[in-house]
Amino acid sequence: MKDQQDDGCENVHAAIQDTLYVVNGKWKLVILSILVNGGTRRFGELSRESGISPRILTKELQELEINQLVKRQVCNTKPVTVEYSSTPYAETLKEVIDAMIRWGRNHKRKIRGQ
Amino acid sequence: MKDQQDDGCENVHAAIQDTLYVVNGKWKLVILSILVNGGTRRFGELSRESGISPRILTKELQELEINQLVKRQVCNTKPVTVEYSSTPYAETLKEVIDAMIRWGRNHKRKIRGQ
DNA sequence: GTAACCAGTTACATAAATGTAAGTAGTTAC
DNA sequence: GTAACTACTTACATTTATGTAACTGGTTAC
Repeated sequence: MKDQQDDGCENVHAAIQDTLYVVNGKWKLVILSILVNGGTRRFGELSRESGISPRILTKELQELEINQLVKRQVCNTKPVTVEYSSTPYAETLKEVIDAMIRWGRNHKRKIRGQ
Repeated sequence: MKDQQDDGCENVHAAIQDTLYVVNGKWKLVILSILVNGGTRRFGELSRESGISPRILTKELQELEINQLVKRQVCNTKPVTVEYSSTPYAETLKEVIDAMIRWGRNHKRKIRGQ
């Protein structure tokens, strides 16, 4: 009777900040949207597709891996390639990702219309 | 036939980044969740409730106001008070906010269980 | 052995976000 | 006139995020 319906305050703040802590910054949700909605990518593909420089991309992917949202797999190809894919847990973020995609599209439409 | 279903790439990135541009940072979604789910607050109330210092809170509220997500109203009380409330447009962010609240709660449960 | 491709890494620089502490200005109560 | 309350504002310091450019180490093709 305090954890379940204390929506007046702290519970909500903490929940939002817990989420932000995991998907903070300019890039994490972009990366996740590619992997969740588009499937597996290699390092170079992700970098070119998203426009994220290697340095940042490495860091972001590591952080996502730590939080079990991304899986890294080294492939035994001639020049070694590395495949990144979203985990089942990352799929639980789809709701957030898709809501943001919808809102962003609608917002751009709104701005243009003004 | 390019704007409607080009979900493979850029459209999605842009949409997410457009949203992030408006609700970036540690605090904007926290503030919005208070106002959207909890109703009107005064400046001091918001500061105490959220733990945001006056300097930051002023800046965040101004940015939210510029994006028409928050309405500022000066009240003719003895010590002048200022009321902040969410706009109808902010309500369209409820989907995003609530998805993040749900995910954050679930995530904390998951982390504790490990 | 030289060039090219992969997946990073390193060093460096800058920009943006956030925080702390103290001060301002107007009003009211004592 | 002093203290207290409101809503900020200012100056300053620090932390965090992001970017750029060049370099490493391994493999393959010529």
